[in-house]
Amino acid sequence: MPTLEEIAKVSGYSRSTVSRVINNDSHVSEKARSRILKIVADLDYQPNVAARSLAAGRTQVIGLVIPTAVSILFTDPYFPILIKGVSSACNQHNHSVMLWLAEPEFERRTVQKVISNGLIDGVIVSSVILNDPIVRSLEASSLPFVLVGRHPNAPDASYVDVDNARSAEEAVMHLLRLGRRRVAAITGPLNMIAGADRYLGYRNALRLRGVVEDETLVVEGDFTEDGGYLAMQRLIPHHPDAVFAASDAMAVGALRALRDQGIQVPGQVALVGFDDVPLATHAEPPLTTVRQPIQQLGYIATETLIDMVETGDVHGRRVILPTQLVIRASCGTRARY
Amino acid sequence: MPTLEEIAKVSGYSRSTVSRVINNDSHVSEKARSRILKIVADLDYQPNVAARSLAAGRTQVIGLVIPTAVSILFTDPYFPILIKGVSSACNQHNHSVMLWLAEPEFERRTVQKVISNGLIDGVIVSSVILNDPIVRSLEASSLPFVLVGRHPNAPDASYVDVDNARSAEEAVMHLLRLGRRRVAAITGPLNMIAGADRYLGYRNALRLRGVVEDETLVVEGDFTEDGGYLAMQRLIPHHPDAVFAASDAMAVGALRALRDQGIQVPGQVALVGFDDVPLATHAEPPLTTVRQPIQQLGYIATETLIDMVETGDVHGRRVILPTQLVIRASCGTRARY
DNA sequence: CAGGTATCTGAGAGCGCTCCCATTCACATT
DNA sequence: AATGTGAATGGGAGCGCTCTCAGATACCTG
Repeated sequence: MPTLEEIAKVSGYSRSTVSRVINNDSHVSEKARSRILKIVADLDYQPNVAARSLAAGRTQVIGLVIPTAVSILFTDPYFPILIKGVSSACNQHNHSVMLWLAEPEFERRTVQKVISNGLIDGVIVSSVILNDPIVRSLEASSLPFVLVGRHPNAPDASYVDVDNARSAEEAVMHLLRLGRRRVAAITGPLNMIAGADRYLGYRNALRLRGVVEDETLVVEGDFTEDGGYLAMQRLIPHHPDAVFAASDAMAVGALRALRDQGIQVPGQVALVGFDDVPLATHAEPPLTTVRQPIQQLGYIATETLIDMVETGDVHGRRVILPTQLVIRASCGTRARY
Repeated sequence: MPTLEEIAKVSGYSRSTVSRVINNDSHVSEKARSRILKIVADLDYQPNVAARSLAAGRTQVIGLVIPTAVSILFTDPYFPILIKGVSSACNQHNHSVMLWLAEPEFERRTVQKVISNGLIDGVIVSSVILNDPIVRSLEASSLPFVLVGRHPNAPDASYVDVDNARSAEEAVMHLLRLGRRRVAAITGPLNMIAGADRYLGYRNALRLRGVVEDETLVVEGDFTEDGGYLAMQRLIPHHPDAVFAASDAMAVGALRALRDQGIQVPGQVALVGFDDVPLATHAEPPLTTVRQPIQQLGYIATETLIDMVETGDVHGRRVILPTQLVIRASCGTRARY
């Protein structure tokens, strides 16, 4: 593995000049640049990231943290897709990703490591729990970071998100417009902002249509399929005629619970999910759901972070991406009873 | 962020002694060790990985590469689970993971970067295509690596795998023993060793039972659900009474195709998958499948790699983990026509 | 053609750590 | 008391790079 020094020796230029070429500094003659670039290509030279990191304080590496409780959900297709978005942006911008799935027993150490190992230029944190200490630690550190999903307790933090409340409201509104009266909700964990916001949207829709909220029609889920199944089992005795599930995984679980009870979807109960992961298309019946651009969320979070690092401009940035209600069979067209 | 130097100053010991404590070197007095450890804890000191890397040539970081064609399958639950295993082993051993999803257009650069950025101690490569140049590049480099899934063209490489051929054979054997005669196969990509081996197992089972292979009953899939759907559509005209799908995702796709045609499972067609991802349990009917310990595969690959790095003993190691045929409803009990 | 200016280049320090080697010290041995 | 031994410690070099600063060269201007 050649070093800068060797490239310098072979090219006849100094280490400094070679370094300038590598880093695309403009103060280099065309002659030197092309000569050095050729040698770099010939010898397959790759700068040593560790050395660069030490000397310059930048590494072209970003961290992606998926905290504690959430890593349990890792079989939810949401995360692979998010990761893909992050990775894709990194490839595009010639960066690399370090991935941390924080397991509870290593959490404190993980956070410390992420922040102060000197290896990463910044970090993306996804799906934090509302009172998760990681955000405070991050704020206290000087490491640039971007959240995927807003965080009300961190008003200055940068984030990329969708308008969860508005999207949920729209979905529930759709059920109400179709004539459903007893619309239940299987919420996400209410200590996650996405869970809380989607629940808020559900309530807003009811209020807008003058429907009084019935507490027996709201069950907190955990975003997983099994959680959706259990939640639906608890809802069935209260005879909802529609269900808004705050994730597709939970909607599919609910679907299973309904089928097990011989309840027809959408005939007796209309169902709407959230996310539009591939699962939703393949469900039987296909799921009406709110499409959120998960991969793009990851991509844009990454680009935002890289820009923050490069410009040094770390002020809070917010990006809200649009969602779309995708209407398939599971919500039916008109109530039938 | 405190440095070694600062810990040294505060503790009254030298940089060297502090370094020894940090690295668990035995030549340190108990007094020095405890005193220094206390200060380290108080100041929340974390060694700078970049500096350590430069000085020692080790980083406690490993790479995880999911190559080209495969990253398309990233919604397959296989990869998240594998990643979780890798990440978990890393947490346990105080390492970190760098993740590369090689996208076609960045492939060459990615491989170069992985090998020579000096940032990682070793790399785990999953699901390589048979003629993928990455393995040759890795062999030519001095970077320790472990494959998840054996690679016949790299006889000296270390790998962790299951016995795909034997497991597939067992699954198909089960179908034959239940009296099925026209057992079809939806294979994985045959340029991936797992795809080829499982197909081999299918053929072995037929041969052992004296069944002549019928080419019209074999369709190559791509491990995805949609691929399984399409493959099944092509098989239906040839009237199989059983199907061995080389992945659960494909099995679920096949199930959907069968349902769309009104064909009963397992009544008319018995179905067996491979992997035992959560999907399999939730399918309707639940899928009989070969359970492979995906998370453990990742975990053990990681431990193997870390051991190779630490001991410097890079000779080829092979670990074969056991599988288990999990019998659920989709294979039926006796053929009914 | 002297002086100024812009452009390109090289030398040197130093990022935070590890590792080799030399030194010190306590203790056992003669 | 002199010597040997081993363990504990400190000093210094250097890993490969970037960045500041100063020097060299070329070019312009009056």
